[in-house]
Amino acid sequence: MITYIIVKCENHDYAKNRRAMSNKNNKNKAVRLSDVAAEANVSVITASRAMRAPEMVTPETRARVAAAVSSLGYVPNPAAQALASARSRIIGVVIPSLTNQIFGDLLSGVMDALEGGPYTPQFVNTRYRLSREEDLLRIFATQRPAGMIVVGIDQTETARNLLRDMACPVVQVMETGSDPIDMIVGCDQRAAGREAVAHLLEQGYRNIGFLGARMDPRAQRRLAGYHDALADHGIRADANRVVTTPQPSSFTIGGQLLSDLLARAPDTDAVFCNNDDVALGALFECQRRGISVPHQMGIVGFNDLDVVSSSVPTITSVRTHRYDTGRQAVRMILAALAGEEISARHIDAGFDLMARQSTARRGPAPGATS
Amino acid sequence: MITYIIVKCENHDYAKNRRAMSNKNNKNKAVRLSDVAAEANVSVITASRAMRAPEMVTPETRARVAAAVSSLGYVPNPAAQALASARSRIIGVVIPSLTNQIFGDLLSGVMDALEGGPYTPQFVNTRYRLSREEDLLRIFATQRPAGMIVVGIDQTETARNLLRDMACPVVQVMETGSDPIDMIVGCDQRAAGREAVAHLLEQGYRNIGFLGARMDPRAQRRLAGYHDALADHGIRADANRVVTTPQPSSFTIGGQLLSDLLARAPDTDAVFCNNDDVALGALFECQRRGISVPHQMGIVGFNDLDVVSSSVPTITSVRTHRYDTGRQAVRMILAALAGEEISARHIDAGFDLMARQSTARRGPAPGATS
DNA sequence: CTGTTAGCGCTTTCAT
DNA sequence: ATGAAAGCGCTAACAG
Repeated sequence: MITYIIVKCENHDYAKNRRAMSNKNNKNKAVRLSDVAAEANVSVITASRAMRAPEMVTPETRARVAAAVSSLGYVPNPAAQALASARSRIIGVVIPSLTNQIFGDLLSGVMDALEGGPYTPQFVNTRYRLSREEDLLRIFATQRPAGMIVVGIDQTETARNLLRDMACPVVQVMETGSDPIDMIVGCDQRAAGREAVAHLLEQGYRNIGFLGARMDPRAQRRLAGYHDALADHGIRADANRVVTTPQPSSFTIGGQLLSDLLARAPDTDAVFCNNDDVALGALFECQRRGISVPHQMGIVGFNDLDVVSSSVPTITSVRTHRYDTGRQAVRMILAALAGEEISARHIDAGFDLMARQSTARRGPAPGATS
Repeated sequence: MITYIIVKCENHDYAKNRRAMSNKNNKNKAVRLSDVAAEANVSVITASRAMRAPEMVTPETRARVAAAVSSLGYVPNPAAQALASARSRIIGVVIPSLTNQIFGDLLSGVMDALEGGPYTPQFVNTRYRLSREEDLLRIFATQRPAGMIVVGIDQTETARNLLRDMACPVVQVMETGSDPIDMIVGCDQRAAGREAVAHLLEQGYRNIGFLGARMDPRAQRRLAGYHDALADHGIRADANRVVTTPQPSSFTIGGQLLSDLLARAPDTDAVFCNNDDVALGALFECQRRGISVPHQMGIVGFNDLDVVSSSVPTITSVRTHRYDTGRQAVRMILAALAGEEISARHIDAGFDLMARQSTARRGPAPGATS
């Protein structure tokens, strides 16, 4: 299917270019702190202090250094800084996947909050494997990161120790929990699942199923919330109505899961889906089968991606604040690095049930707008 | 909407922890190359060579060093390596956005291809701003990256010079072009747009519109391809049928764009959409208005996201190989760094028109599976 | 408030 | 094939 067409061939020698550049009148030689110091007529350490701790030098020297910095176009060498101080400016971010939109949202929040500051995020991908998470943390440890952000609370004991040994602020994100490594921001996945299913019960649905792909720890907690809600209403859970797969979630898999569910329990009248991908896939499957949503089948998704508020019908979902969680995690780390008193080490970012047409069995359907 | 609940308050002193650790019997002190050398009874430089250039030392010393490395658990310090060699192990990746799924796919390919090797990707986000791209490249320059991957071919001249001055392999991705900075892998966006619209013409549609959100350079080229195809068939383009917005693309905006188009040109019988988000949004809008797809309206998307092959009807789209492009870009960089002869500096990753139900006006509709 | 002196852990260069 | 010496550019620790 993929075709590679060779259009042009010619080889470069990067090392040669580099050499050529260095020889050419030092033209491309990096400006060092000592150059700035010479220009400003101060010692190297004074120049350094003028930038890192302005209040420790006189305003006059500060200005001279600033002038030298901008006239020479000085930019510090991060490798030298890291080596000398045994601390890098890197904020490590450990996520389980990049192909899921929700992690993109989280990363956007992290990036935006870090923008303009001296710290740089570095993302790694565990692919949902705990052993890989440990390996990645060991690599991060050698970098002496300024801070760490990790998804979830299900790290192995080894991973927790690695994080603690980094002796830097650590924020766990996307969940809440009573025993965080250091700080935590996210939402209570189980409570959110419970509320989603409670909503279906309020709407009069009774034979409620659960569709789950991937079934990572957060999906497991949402499933626990599903059982909580049924128990709250004195409904006995039917194992046939819980259909899961270890495969990654996708729109396509949502349709398959619904088919499986209907084969096992044809009288199912509503489904709580692991996430919006699955929910939309389930909606499409209903359309294919001529099952009317919300009348014959109620559907609730999770995450409130943009797509569920524009589909026909719009899909009820639980909004989670992923972008904001990313920003908040960074703010917590920056505050800790600045030595500020951290008032909130454990933040519940909350969630919001967005009731829409896909569950509006009784009463007038909410409008198409979220 | 968002609630922050303070659950627990207590402050840590990371610096104190760090100090405590260092004092405790050197327990947590990093293993250095000199420790390995001492253990293996060789000089520091020999130990270094045993790892970086095994063929330069006797197999016997190589084995001794290897034993020392694993018994001590040595991991090199990247900051020291970067400082001494004036080269980091960082591969810089400059993308315009993280909230668009297609860049997530690209990053996945990059990450996967880099996995296990000594190089680390570092992602930055320009938010589609050329000035920000320049700033980010200046920051990368101080890191002496091992390689660079940048999206697109529309860098400013300043940005191109910054990239050249890094004297490292540079790969432009997602497009083709005759004047790349160094290497390039991607597809011909204009040709892809042309083929998409040619397909609509073949299916008998004549009043074909274009819906575009964001309108970044790649979207502009796809629009050029739209005009190409119309010209090929001797159809005069109608400016009223080209509806675009600078807003970011989303499912919701797709519906709005279609509404705008129908207000301006009610006799439109098909749309080529900038991307699949817009296409699906347009499909939903058709469903809301009772417009039958593909009979009254043909729809073609772009990128072939998972969702368009499971929707009802399934949506015709142009598959682009984003994950593979990311892998390929990394392979090109690694080959260049290894000093290999690069046979293909310009790779066309191609595209595939995936004809589906949303354009099956004549003949039997293709099945729901892609 | 400012300066001096030592490194950080590795690679480079030049010897042997 | 191996080694000794000299930094890379910055910051920490201590003096003044």
